[in-house]
Amino acid sequence: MARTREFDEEKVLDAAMQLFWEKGYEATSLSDLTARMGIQRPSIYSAFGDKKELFEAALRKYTMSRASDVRARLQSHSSVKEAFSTFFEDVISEEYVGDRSRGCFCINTMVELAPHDEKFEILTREHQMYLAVIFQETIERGIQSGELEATVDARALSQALIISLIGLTVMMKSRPQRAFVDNAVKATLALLQ
Amino acid sequence: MARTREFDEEKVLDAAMQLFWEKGYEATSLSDLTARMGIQRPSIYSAFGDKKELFEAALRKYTMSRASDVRARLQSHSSVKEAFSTFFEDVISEEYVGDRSRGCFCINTMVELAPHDEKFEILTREHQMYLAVIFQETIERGIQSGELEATVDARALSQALIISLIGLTVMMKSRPQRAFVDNAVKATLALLQ
DNA sequence: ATAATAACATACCAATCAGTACGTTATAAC
DNA sequence: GTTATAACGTACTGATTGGTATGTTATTAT
Repeated sequence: MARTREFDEEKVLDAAMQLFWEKGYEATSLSDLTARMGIQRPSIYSAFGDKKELFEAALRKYTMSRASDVRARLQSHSSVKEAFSTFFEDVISEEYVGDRSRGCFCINTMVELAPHDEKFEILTREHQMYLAVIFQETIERGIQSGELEATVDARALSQALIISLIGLTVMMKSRPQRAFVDNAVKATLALLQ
Repeated sequence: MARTREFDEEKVLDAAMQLFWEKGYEATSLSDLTARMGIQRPSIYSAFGDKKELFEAALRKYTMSRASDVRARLQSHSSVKEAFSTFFEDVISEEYVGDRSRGCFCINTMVELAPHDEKFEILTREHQMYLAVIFQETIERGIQSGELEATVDARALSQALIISLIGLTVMMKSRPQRAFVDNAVKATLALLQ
């Protein structure tokens, strides 16, 4: 017995996600948000709570979509070496298109908020753990198929690759020469031998 | 023929550095700065310029001190493998002391400002390049001494280790289980064989 | 049709932001 | 000692911050 919501919650949350992803938490104002989301200030508060709750909702939306994207990318190659190689190369080339890098929303949050807010410390850690599991399953698939030696430590290797992925993603923000990151990725993926 | 400055520029700049390092650029207010630096607002502006110029001065101070610290750490072991192993383990253990992680001021800046300000894109990139050179020289020392095989690509390897160092430093902000990062470092340093 | 209710837009709030005008004080050159 | 000058503390600026009070409008249940 009341008026119906005029905006699509998923759509405006997606707009908020894009903005927080680009600018971070502190640098994004409520005015920025209302402009980008296309709704008024009280609508944000009634639908999502305060700024930090909105940020959290945006981050959760991001990590879920990101995890399934990573899984899909790694499953799209029968060769595990090729899967990782393509995956890392895509991280590089995607940052060179356009004039500004967005990087990874979760990594940005790890740097900006995790050290000062336990909620985001946990949220970002769990996302990285989840990605590590996806990496590990992929490596184990390579062992099973015989592409990788049975002696490789799938867990430790997946953890090392997650660390490298984070480092690569952050490094891209300074727009290094392509040779630098190409070499680095090639050298790192030698761990798969 | 005028009054002498009452504060030590290096000392108050160091205080500003600590604060920006902890909280980042946006989250640090001028009031925070005057409180921590122990001087009044106009003194900051006359000595360092506006907030962004002060931040830049603080970052430059950090990167210089950091580079010589990294060099010293790597030179303090005759074994190159041991030098890198100790170096990476120290990054881990230093983040577990105290209840909050500071990480690396330059990496924080790469994430917060480099994508939106070319000056910091360049400044942070050049610092990473400089560290990569230090890594490379260390690896070459290991080749010369016979500790590392002459076939290793010192440049590519140093670049891979820089990426891992960045990733490790960022990952520590989410306070992962020690086994995760220990394993990851151990697996990565296998690249030195 | 009417009443109840929630989404809506406007306009506001106190607090804080980065930055500065200004009057006072201390020091160095003479 | 006098004067010129720069550092100092105080107090202010307009703009913007996150958040909300309030009156209006639309929709649903009755």
